[in-house]
Amino acid sequence: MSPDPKASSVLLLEEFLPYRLLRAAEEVSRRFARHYKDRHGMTRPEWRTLATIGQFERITAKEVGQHSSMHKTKVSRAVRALEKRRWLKRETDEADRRIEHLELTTPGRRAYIELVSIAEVFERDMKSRLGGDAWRALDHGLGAIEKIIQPPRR
Amino acid sequence: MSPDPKASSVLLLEEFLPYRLLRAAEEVSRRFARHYKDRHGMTRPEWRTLATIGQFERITAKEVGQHSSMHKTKVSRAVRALEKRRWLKRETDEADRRIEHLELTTPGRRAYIELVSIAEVFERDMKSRLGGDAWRALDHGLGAIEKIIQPPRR
DNA sequence: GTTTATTGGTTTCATACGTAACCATCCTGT
DNA sequence: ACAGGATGGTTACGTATGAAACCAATAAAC
Repeated sequence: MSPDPKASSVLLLEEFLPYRLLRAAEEVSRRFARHYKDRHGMTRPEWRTLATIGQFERITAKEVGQHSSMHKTKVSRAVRALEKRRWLKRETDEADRRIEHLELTTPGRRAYIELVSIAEVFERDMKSRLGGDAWRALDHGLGAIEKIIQPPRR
Repeated sequence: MSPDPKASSVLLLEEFLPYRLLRAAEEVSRRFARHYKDRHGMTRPEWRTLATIGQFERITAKEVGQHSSMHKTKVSRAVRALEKRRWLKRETDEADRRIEHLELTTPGRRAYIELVSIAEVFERDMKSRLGGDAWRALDHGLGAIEKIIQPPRR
């Protein structure tokens, strides 16, 4: 048998896309995390949950998980943490008492608005550092990945 | 004071780039992980370590960490795990006895080669699903991020 | 109308993680 | 030559994680 021309014997990790993607994502995430962690000591699951409830006004824990790609235990813990801060309230559904509807309280909404503006500043800054060209490329590439993996829930 | 036109009161999480990036990266990583996890029960730090040593032939733990963006405790644990499998051997540097040089053993190299081919298949498949256009866009976008964050170590 | 299965959400448990403390060795200044 | 850093690597410890078991409540099957 002759050697398979497609089989090379080295892999350059720094050029391997799954590695590059995760490394870039984690670093960007880490930088963004500094902002909300500094502000309120929030964790990522907490801020995702806050962002999702803020976006939908009234939503269940399960839907939060679907929308923000989080495991239900993460959501459960984040909801409890936000509740302890009195940033959200739960309301058991009358018709189906397994379901809890989540809503932000007034201080919760205030925190959410602050968070939104932090996120906007961060994103704007990131965009300007990357340049519109790279930004659009990234948007395009990520869109293609999202089409392949299960699409984001609305 | 009139309202700040730049301040909107909602954020669409599914369009927020740090979120999209991390979600895409974690999903791609998770899928790739299935391959090497199925094969040898390897963890991500272990496979990154294996990939890095394989790429450099002979390298120290610190350099592995720099090259593969891993915390030194992760590297330390991964090295121990690979050593237990007898996939790598350590050699204390004669001149500076704090330093350990890491090399793959014969079975380690065999596993590495297998890993490389798994990675190549995965990447090729991913590329074909995304399409060359999106693939190049992603490459471009990630390159720009890498230029901003501390550049990958060689 | 009782089983039986499913579902929303919580808890348990074993594992993975990073910070910080640590150990041994080497380097620096004096 | 020796005190005071650094440095490569490991360990200890508190926290975060997801799989699986679990608990109520509802829905389906019969």
